[in-house]
Amino acid sequence: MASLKDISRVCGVSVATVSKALNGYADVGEETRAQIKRTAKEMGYLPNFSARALKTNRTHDIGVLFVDEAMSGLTHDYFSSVLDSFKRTAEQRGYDITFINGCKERPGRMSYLEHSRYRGFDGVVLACIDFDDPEVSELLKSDIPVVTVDYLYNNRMAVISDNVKGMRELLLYIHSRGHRRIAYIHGADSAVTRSRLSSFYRTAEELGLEIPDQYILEAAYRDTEAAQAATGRLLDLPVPPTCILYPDDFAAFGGFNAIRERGLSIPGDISVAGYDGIPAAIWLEPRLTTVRQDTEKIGRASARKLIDLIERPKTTLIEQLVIPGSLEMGKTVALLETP
Amino acid sequence: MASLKDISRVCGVSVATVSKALNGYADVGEETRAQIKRTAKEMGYLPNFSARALKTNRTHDIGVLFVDEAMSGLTHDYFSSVLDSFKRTAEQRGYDITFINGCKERPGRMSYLEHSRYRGFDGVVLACIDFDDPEVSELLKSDIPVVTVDYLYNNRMAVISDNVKGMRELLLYIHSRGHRRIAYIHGADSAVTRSRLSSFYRTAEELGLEIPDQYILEAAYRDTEAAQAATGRLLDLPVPPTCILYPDDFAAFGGFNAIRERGLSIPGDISVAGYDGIPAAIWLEPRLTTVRQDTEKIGRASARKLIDLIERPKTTLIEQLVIPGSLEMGKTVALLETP
DNA sequence: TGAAAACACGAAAACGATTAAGTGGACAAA
DNA sequence: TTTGTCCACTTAATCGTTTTCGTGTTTTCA
Repeated sequence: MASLKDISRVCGVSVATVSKALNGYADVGEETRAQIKRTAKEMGYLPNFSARALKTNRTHDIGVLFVDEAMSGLTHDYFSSVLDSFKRTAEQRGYDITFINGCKERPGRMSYLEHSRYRGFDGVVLACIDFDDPEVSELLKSDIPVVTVDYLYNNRMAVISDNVKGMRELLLYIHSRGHRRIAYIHGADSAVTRSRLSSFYRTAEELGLEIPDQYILEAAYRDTEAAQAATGRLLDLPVPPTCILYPDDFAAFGGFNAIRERGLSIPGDISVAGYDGIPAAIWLEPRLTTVRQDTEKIGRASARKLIDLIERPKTTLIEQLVIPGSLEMGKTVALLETP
Repeated sequence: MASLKDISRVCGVSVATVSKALNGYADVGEETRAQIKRTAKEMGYLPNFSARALKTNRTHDIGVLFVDEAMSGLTHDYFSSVLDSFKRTAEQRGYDITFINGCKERPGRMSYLEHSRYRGFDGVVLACIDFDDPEVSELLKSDIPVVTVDYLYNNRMAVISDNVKGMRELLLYIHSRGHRRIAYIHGADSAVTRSRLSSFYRTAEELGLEIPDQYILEAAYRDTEAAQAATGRLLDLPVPPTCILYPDDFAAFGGFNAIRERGLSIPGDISVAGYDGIPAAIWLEPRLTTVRQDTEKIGRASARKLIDLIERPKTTLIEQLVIPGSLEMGKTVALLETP
């Protein structure tokens, strides 16, 4: 690989001049610069990332940690969709994206923070279920620019899907369709779960809805089996709900199974709603009522904010961006006669 | 950040000794090594990736280019699933993963090869629809270790989903269920499409099946609308097929729509088959018959082979690994009375 | 006892870039 | 003529490692 030195030799100037010519510094003569640029091209010169990073302490590389319960954020529709959008904007602004090593089994591995320091990431973006992981907190407390997705931390930039509004609108809609006995199978404990759950309770209270404890169950996200089992328990109740909310669209499918297994129809006998609005949700028959999260915007906003934070730390406002989703009225919530 | 120099100062030895002590070289005294390791830990020492890479010309970083038609491999179930498995194995073996910048609009951007050289990737993995892209060929022709997914190039390592066997088994199955008029809506032209298509034709010939030209249509991958339209055209034929194959599970859903729009039933009136076996395929009612590709194995094999290639270039066999999928017999292919 | 071998460590040169500070010449203003 | 200001470069230090080649000390063994 041709280096600055090679070019300097050929052009008969010093390395410094070559570097400056290529980087657009002012104190280089016009014809010298032209010649240098020409020979650089001819020799197929490419700067050396490591040398540059070593000297400047900047990598233009962003570390991403997208981890779900199964330690694989990539097959997770919501995460991968956010990541895709994040990647797109970051690349547009000249940043590369490297995964923070998520493999916890490796002997002698580095912690998330160590890895980030080692690689010299200019900033990191975090999206994971388990923000209680001590390694994650360590990273959050560090001096590396961070933006979190769907989690709020002390003095950190956060981009958050509006679960409060989403859940509220969903519940208002269901209530407006005449439902009064509404059950909620929520996901495993996490910031997202907590905000949806509290919004659920608050909205219910506001509406004067009575939510018996048996109507609130837990089933892991994206676990159709667990959702199916939980649904079974709800249906076996002396007074079963008329509508059931699920942790996500995937889990809702488990509900479909349980309901149909009992010979009941959707939404004729039981109404159903999901959360996420993943593309495949259109496959369900009848079309699933759900809340679509704006992954495109969430990813874009995270990238923008993180890069702003990296490039203009002083003037960038640390804030919480709350990105609204949208209610997708499918066909799974029946219109009930008011009782 | 503490550096080797800092440690050397504290321990009263030279940087060279510190480096060697930390890297397990033999010519360091026992107690010296112990002391060095201890103070390194105390000072929170972390090696500097860039310095190391600069000196050794090794990054332990793998570049990935996963690009589909829409330039976003991440939201693509098949790709993201392969990538997830790839990432997992690579991380286990101590490699990081960085995306090769796919944004083609940026002024002054680097080509895939340039970017890979710039970043000093130890190897790259390529999975994309458009292997005809000159930038991709440039990368393929370079001296960087490469493994391609679902594409065969001259003297390069390739890991390939067995589309020939997959399509063959699918067609044999459909034929065994009594179908004789079988249509195939295939995806846009690519290596994958070509191998499925040729396997389709060969198997049909072997079975003595007559495939009229009107039975072969094209619709982009994962494009439900296009598939729906194509299906419409097939159904409007004077002698419509009894079974339709789709580019993938997503497209198959477009088929569902078109068929039901006409008041026909699946598989009562028309049989349907997809390809991929994505998780959400279980949502379709009736359960989709499809070919599940073994993304887990494809990702794992690619990573292993690439790393072998990086670490032992001489002894690693360049080969084509063909990973079989499995036929998922759903309920969408009817058993016909033999005519 | 003396030579050879083993051991523990250090000096120094890279790797390829960036950048502050310095240098010498041309030219203009005083 | 002197002084000063640009201009277009160069010098040289530096980032943090790795690694080759010494070098001085100790041990081994004939």
